[in-house]
Amino acid sequence: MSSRATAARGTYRHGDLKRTLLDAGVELARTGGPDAVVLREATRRAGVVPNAAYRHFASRDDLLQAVRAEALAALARAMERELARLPRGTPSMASARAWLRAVGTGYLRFAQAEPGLFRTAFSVRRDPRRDDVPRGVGKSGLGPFGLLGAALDRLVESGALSPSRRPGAEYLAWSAVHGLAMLLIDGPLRDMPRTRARKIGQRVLDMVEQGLF
Amino acid sequence: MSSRATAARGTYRHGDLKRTLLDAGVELARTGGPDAVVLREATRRAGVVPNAAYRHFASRDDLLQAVRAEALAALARAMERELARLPRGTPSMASARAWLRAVGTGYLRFAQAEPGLFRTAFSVRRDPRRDDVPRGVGKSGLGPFGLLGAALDRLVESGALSPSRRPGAEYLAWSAVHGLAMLLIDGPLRDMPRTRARKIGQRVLDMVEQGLF
DNA sequence: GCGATAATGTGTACACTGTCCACAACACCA
DNA sequence: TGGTGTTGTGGACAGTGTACACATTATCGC
Repeated sequence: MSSRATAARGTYRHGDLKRTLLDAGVELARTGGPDAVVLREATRRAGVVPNAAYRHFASRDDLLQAVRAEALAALARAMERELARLPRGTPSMASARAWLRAVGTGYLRFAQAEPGLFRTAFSVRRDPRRDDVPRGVGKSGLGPFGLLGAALDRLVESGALSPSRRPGAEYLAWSAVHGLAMLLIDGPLRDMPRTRARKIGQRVLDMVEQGLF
Repeated sequence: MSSRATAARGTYRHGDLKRTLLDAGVELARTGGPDAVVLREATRRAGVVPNAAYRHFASRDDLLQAVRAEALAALARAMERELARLPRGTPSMASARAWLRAVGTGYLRFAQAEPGLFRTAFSVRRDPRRDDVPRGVGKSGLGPFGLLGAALDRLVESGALSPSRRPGAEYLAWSAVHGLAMLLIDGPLRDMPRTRARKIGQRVLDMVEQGLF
């Protein structure tokens, strides 16, 4: 006897259920944020019974963390995409500054283009123990935070930033950009016109540059 | 016949159920963040049946928004407390700068002292329609954002900030401080030693000062 | 080739949540 | 004093995460 779910699949084995569940989870997160990634709905979309998920994820929270890693990776790729648009010139001070700006711009663009994924990427797990940070990286092998660090290193190498100011600089830059992203997504700046948001984004990046040196 | 809940209360009427539910909700938010404020648990603590909540709040989300307003008010009071520690001197440029720093410091202190309430204060409602911002204000009648605006106005009045740079300045300052708060609460800077966190906080405030002018 | 074994999906069940509906107990006012 | 509106109760339902036993299948030693 075959239920509708199994009939829709045909075979007993799914083939690649883990990947399918993850994709479904990502889709849920994209449209509804972290709270929307619900285990039963993911299995429904995979055409499988709820408990099947437990063969691949220890819990709903485990699934969410996997989705979160995926979201972080998507963010990293968005930042890399912005970096790829840069002219591949010599590592001058100006180009190092442009790197930093591109990193920030990619971050902000992603936050606005994919608010659900962005919020998921930085959602804190309900279960407070085991705070293993999900590692989501882009093509460069670096995560969002790593890309920022690399940009800052470049600034130092190019001579645009004093080495003495380097330690902890990522916290300053990240704070500013992340805070703005929050404002834009569900703070007072939500549904602000795109062009105006872009203006303020540039101003925040100005502030970071000014304040870093 | 009286159930255990009603027996614990004695009277049929509760007296001030709305307030009690709100307080219970705040307590839940304090220890577990926005996801922890669950309607049934609040009614349980109030010694009342779950449905009784619906006489005072339209839905769980409605209760959460009320708690959120309370959290915003607590944040505003924390900022005001920091302001109260300032010497009540003449409105000089230096004192105006100190105001801004105090606003930021109060913000960061609250985030670290009450992470659950802080996260609740800025939780986005699951139901995306009706984004009426809950108004939580302190003794001054201003909310957190209003207090920041007032500090910036003071900077302009004292001559420390050019009026041309005033518009939108709250977004810059708020972004930086809020982003850092997030880092400290559940980002990579979580469980960083208090003194070191304080150091970085001051550096972020430095960045804001530098970057604003 | 074949049978044991481990991996993967199913079925049933339970506790818990938010919320709807009808009803009960009370306060208050004509 | 009695009617009316407010507030709390009881029971029910759908939806969620997850534990347990069971069914089906791939894989590997023989």
